[in-house]
Amino acid sequence: MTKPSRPGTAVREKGQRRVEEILDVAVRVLVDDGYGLFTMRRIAEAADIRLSNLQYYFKTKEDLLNALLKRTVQDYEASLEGVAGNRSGSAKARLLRIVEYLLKDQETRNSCQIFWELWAMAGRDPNIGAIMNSYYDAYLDKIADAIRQAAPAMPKRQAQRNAGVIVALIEGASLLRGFGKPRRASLSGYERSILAICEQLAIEPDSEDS
Amino acid sequence: MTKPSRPGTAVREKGQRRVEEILDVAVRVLVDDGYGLFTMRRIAEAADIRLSNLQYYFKTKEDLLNALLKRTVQDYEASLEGVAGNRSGSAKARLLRIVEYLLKDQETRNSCQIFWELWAMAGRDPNIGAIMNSYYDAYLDKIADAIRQAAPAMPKRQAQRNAGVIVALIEGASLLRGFGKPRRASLSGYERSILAICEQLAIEPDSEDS
DNA sequence: TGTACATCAGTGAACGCGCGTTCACTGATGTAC
DNA sequence: TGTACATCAGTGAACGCGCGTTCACTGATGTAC
Repeated sequence: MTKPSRPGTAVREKGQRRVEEILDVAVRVLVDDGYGLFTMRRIAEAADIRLSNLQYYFKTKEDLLNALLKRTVQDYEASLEGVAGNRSGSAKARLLRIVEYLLKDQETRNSCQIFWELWAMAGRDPNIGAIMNSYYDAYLDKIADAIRQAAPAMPKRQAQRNAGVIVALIEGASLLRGFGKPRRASLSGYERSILAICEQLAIEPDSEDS
Repeated sequence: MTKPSRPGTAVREKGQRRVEEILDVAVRVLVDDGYGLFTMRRIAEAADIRLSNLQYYFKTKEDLLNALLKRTVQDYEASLEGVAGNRSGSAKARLLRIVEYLLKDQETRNSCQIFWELWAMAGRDPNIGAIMNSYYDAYLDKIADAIRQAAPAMPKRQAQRNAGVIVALIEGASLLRGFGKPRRASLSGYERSILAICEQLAIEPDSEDS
């Protein structure tokens, strides 16, 4: 009767590997086929296990989706931390390295599709919305930190606001230059513009402020 | 045998009104329930007509969705044109008015949900992707125009790139401050920061350029 | 080292349901004579 | 002004299908004695 209490929890090593395997496959299904085709049967087939076995690990579709999301967001937070944590170079160079990393990442199919799906889901499902909000909180914090390291004299509030600008700029840029978008001639040199703005947002306080 | 050839085309006035009514309802379903619950039956019920009558106007679900998208995007282009076309005030004030309008608009449930859905769909469906791309082309053009009016000395290329920055910034901002998002204390005064960046992107060429 | 037993991992069949689509049909409305 | 007829607008029933979920079941594996 003590079935896996938390979704996706397996006790033995084999089960744990299976859970990871299922989540890998489920992400691929979500990215390749979209949420409309994100079905238990399709995922089971892609993972080459029987539907009932999939449901042994994830009792409901919702359990699976939540586990997938949590893991995905954690992965992104971790890899962002990995880049932000690299202390080599000047503080300014470090910030630009983070932005470059994020811009590079949004050229991959995986990242774009996953986030576009997540944004849509977050707008409709409060659970997913909460996960995404906490992800963006962490994301904003890391950028604000990087800004304050580059510009120690900047008031915290302004660094936070500037981080908001950078995050919005990067995320929004995925809609114009993300995976699968046309290479717009009008935007040639766009990445350099973005980096210039980011750099500028990480230097000394301007006149205004509270 | 000459059934409505283009989807959503009705010949008589009653039919035309019906088509608009259906599209209104369909948008509401998409916004309220998401694409997962965007079904012919649900839309027919919400429109208080029979499923078969809905299918008289839109033979397939895809026809309905495409018609809905096209109309929605046209509406947004038109209302943007409406704001951008208002020639009162200085060129700089005009640009800021557009940005303020867009920021205000993204506080509404309708706009956010629709665009978040569209972004996800555009990533997966080339048809929808093409519609969205042409929408953003028009959007970018209008912003670039507004920038050049405010800063006539700015090279066209730079104005276009700056427009890209403004559009990305605004669209991305919906993820941090759009409808349903938490009011982040760390982002208080965020809108003013955004406007300041936009204003700055519409003044004279900086050192760099091609 | 062997054995009994609980739990884990995995299976197969069936359920009721909502889906998009097809089709034959009816009544309302405009138009040609 | 009346009438015949084509087309428009709208209906109801049925189809096959894939869906999430339930359930009784089997074999593999670890553990206690």
